Amino acid sequence: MSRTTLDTAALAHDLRLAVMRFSRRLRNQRVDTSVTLTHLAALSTLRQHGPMSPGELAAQERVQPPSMTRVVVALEGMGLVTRTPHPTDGRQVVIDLTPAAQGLLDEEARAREAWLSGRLQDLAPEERAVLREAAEIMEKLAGG
Amino acid sequence: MSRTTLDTAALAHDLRLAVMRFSRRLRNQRVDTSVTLTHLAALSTLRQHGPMSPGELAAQERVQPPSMTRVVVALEGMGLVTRTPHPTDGRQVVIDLTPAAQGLLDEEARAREAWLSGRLQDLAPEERAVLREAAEIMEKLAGG
DNA sequence: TATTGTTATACTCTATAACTATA
DNA sequence: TATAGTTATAGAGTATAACAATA
Repeated sequence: MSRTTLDTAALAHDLRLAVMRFSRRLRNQRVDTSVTLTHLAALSTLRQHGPMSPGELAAQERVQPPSMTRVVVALEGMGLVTRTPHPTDGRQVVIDLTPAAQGLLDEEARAREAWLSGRLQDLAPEERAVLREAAEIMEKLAGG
Repeated sequence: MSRTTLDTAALAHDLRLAVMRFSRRLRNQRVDTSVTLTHLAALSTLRQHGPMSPGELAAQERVQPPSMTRVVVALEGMGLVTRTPHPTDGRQVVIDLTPAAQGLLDEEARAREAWLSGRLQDLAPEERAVLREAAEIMEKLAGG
């Protein structure tokens, strides 16, 4: 086995542990328990990319359609998204944010990410640059 | 709000989404369903740091003690760890890997991380270097 | 009284399989 | 038949609260 292959295996191992621990920390950091991190991620994606079908949303978030159905049902119950029939395709549904969700996202951007933002502020600028690049690479890895 | 603060907030947002999607992808990548990713992470930590108490293991993995109890009970049932009384403190228990676990970890290092290793091999060397640094930074963020 | 670990309980997150409705 | 979405069901993962044993 080549040196590069060995290094890559070690990186895979360390990266996996780091991502698991970091994501646990992020989940547990929640203060407002009404909207979960999964819900918030779906809302963020809707704001970023605009209205879309449940299937598209599931693909964006890398979950299966039934999982997204549950999220959407919960969000609709909280008045954070609307479900409207697709104009031409009767099978499809269009999910969109309500004004309440917009306000919630603005609030979350300040409150909920406060912990992470605070931690990031304590890092060196070069470290933030590394994470900025790493976020893009991880999205790429999650995607393909 | 300063430019740096705005950038940090945006980084917090993007990093959170990237880590969530990436960790979902990692969890779903499992082929061998007998040992879960959570179990594997605990075993990896034991191999890396040696025998320790359930409480220490929970702290390492950033979970609460009852959560680790469940993991340890499952692993013991599979013959992958042993629970022995602490020599001097009757309250404590020492968790250690069995030879079966050592073999499993060796196998997993090849098989289970195959997907991630393969994806990492496809990256540019500079991208791997970024992830190597990012893994350390995320561990630091998860820790404090 | 403080610490370690466990039990009891419940909730979140996610999946697969089966079903319905529309194309 | 194929696609989009949902319902039904189940399992993994994790938490908080209460308890037991030991220091």
